[in-house]
Amino acid sequence: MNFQERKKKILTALDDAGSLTVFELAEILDASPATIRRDLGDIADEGLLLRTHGGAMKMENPILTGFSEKSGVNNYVKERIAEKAASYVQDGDIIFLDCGSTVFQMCRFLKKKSIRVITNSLPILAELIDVPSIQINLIGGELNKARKASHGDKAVQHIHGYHAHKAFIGVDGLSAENGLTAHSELESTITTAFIRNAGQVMLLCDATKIGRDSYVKFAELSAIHTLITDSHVDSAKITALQQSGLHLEVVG
Amino acid sequence: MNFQERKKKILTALDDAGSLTVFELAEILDASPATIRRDLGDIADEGLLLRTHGGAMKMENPILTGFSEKSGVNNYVKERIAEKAASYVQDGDIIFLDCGSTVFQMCRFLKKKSIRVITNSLPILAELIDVPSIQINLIGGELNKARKASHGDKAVQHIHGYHAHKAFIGVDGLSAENGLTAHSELESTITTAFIRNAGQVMLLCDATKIGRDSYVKFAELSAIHTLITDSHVDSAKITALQQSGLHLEVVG
DNA sequence: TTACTTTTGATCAAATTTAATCAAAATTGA
DNA sequence: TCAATTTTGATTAAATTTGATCAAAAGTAA
Repeated sequence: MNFQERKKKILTALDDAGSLTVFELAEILDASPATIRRDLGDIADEGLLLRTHGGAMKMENPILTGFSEKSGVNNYVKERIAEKAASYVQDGDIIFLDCGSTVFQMCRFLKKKSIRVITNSLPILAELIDVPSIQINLIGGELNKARKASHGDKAVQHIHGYHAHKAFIGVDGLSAENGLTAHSELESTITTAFIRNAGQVMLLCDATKIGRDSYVKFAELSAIHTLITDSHVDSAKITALQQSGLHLEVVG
Repeated sequence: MNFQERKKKILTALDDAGSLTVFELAEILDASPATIRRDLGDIADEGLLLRTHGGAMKMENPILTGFSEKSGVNNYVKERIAEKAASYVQDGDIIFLDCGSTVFQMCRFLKKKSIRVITNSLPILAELIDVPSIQINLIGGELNKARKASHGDKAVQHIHGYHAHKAFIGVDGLSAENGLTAHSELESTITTAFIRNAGQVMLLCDATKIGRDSYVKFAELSAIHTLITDSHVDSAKITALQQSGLHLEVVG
């Protein structure tokens, strides 16, 4: 096994366990402690983990990681939500795809469809560019390097130039009282534009975000046609949401 | 079996297995390890896989991490042209970057500058996205998967929304008689838009394209301020170009 | 603090992998 | 067809990686 493979396994193992000792890693990777130490030193230099005495801890906010490899706690749930969302997509559809991590998970389930995708997400772009049956319309604008997506006025204008059958969006918070909320203005303007120009709006949202409010309030619950979430939601919250006439789809 | 076939099989095999050793690949392709190593080196240069000691791993996000740039005959020349072109860029500049391979080579020489880049080229985007001192404005539009760039009406409209200090463009053909020519309408409309909205237009063009005419005639020579080319051009052609008042910069 | 244990980083030899070279084979173009 | 070019595979020397050893550094407990 070479360094690249070990690096990948070390990061995955750390992501699951939080922290591991050199000897635990040596066992997992079937390598000597000397090798593990060398590896941990190199990976720590890249800023992808925290070196501790005797081992390593995972970095909570790695500077630069795409969505693609994140294998965290909510991943299984996000996948199921994404799979359900993708089942709403039919051949011939024109769809908007937002730049959140749950929406990104839809990619694997979209690869066999013949559709046109309009997106501002670079990871989605990267994931779908090699699929012959999918045409991509890239939303231009200022590049947000952290989110790996474009945003700003030009991006909003671009979206207003199109109409899609369906929009698949994410939010940072959702509640019966405050509707849809986002961390930042820039995100919310993009999402608002998607909502305005789509025939049907599907919101992908794991349970942790339901009942939580974020900073910018940008749309009413009524803007959403279908909310796809997981079964970890309080029944009280579900009732509250359903009373506002929302179509709910619960997976997992 | 030739290189192209092997390349395809290597990438497919890697995509399935994640990572493979040189010897495993040699067995799969029925070729010698020496050949496999040469192939892996070439493919890794294109940015389509990750070379490891003893083998190779698949690249997770080919577009966002690397780039398949024709690493061919003219590469040294293209680099020198690109380096000269980059020397025209100053801190604070806003520049348009076209999607040709010579323009792409400018990236390495731009990384230390503080500038704003407006481009429709995904490889350029990928190359510059991690440079903190460079802000990127991505030109949206229909994605041309082969050229890895956006184009079309929306892209042209986007460009018209900006003015840049300098535009760095490529062409398929250039002659005193026919001016600038391109292979396709789609490319030419983008380049035309760059020319219209830039204070200064720099054309990067190796000797092989000078005196050659392509299909679409889209701009006069007078649209160009500086032509950067290499020393393999006929002196006759040089004279013809200079007589039309073009500022010539010859490298190599 | 001191004594004790653990972890680390450096060094080194063994094993593996690579790049360079060159002749044979295949391909190309006239 | 033949000659020229390119590609391939074998052979090497050079470079890289690995695991073991051991002194120094860091942590722990009294």
